[in-house]
Amino acid sequence: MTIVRLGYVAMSMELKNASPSQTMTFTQFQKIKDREAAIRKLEQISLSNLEHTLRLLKHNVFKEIHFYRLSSRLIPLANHEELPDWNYIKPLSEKLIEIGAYARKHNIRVDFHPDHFVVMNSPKTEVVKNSLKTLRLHYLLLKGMKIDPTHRCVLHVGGNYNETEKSLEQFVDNWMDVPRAIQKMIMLENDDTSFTVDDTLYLCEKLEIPLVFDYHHHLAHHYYEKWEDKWDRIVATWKDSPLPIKMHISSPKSEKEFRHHSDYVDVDMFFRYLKEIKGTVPEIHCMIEAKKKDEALFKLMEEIKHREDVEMIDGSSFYLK
DNA sequence: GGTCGTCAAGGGGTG
DNA sequence: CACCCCTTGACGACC
Repeated sequence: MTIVRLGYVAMSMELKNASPSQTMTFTQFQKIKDREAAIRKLEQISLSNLEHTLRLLKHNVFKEIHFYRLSSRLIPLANHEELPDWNYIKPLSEKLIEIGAYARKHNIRVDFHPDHFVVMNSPKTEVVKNSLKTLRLHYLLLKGMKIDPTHRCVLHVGGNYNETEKSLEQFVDNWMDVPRAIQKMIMLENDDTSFTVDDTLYLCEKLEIPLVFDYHHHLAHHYYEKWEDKWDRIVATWKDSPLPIKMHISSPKSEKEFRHHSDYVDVDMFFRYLKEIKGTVPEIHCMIEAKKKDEALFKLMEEIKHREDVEMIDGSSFYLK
């Protein structure tokens, strides 16, 4: 028997006026003559993003959802090179503590997925430096929430540069210069164009990083690999983690636009996968990456609650019998 | 109140 | 090497 718990990404289709990703571009920032006023505006937006995050967590509790991906755009321009003197954490510290306390109290697993401009295997030192800056932001946010940062931040391997082996070794080289505290925060995910499960496993096993299996990416980019043969090794990358194994689940938009995320998750596709892993792990958390966000989660739960091979636990989790 | 262009980033792909 | 596309949500301008 396996417990399956579902989560969703960043924003809710139900909760109105609650974007955790409001922003200000550098172009807009520069148009404000008074630099101090512009920074205060950034702080206002950030605080609003955090307040919306807290509202989303409360919405999650009401809907019995215990897995949530925080927005990686909580603080606009936090890493901008023109704002090195801005202590963006300080004015937010109270709200961060409140968010962290709420998540802990209600047992909500939170994590991050910075966008694909974080490229840890880039041959360009500037790119790696900026990537580290972004990771540091994520680390400070988690620390500010008083949440253990271990395995809270999922990344792609990075660029392939038409040389898979070389680009994997570049990752290893660059990894050696990453501070230990940041290293421990990272998980790696197989992607849909550059690095297969096999490629990603190579890094995860060598560097002791948990692998987040993305089923949709695998279907889009696997050559002749069968994920089923590697499942035990994927599970093993989580053996020292304080958190249960997690994965990503989404469905192709169409045959033609296979890589794009569909509005909802195809229940048959999901269960073809679950059938294979049943009993291999006591618990698995599945992050739903669908255009319709939490609405996709609710729809999926509606579709599976009548199945004979499941027993419902709450609004977002069930036993797989 | 819809629709379109803009903003940011790095990689990927084309010519 | 030049160029445009990918992706994402927000947001402003426009009718």
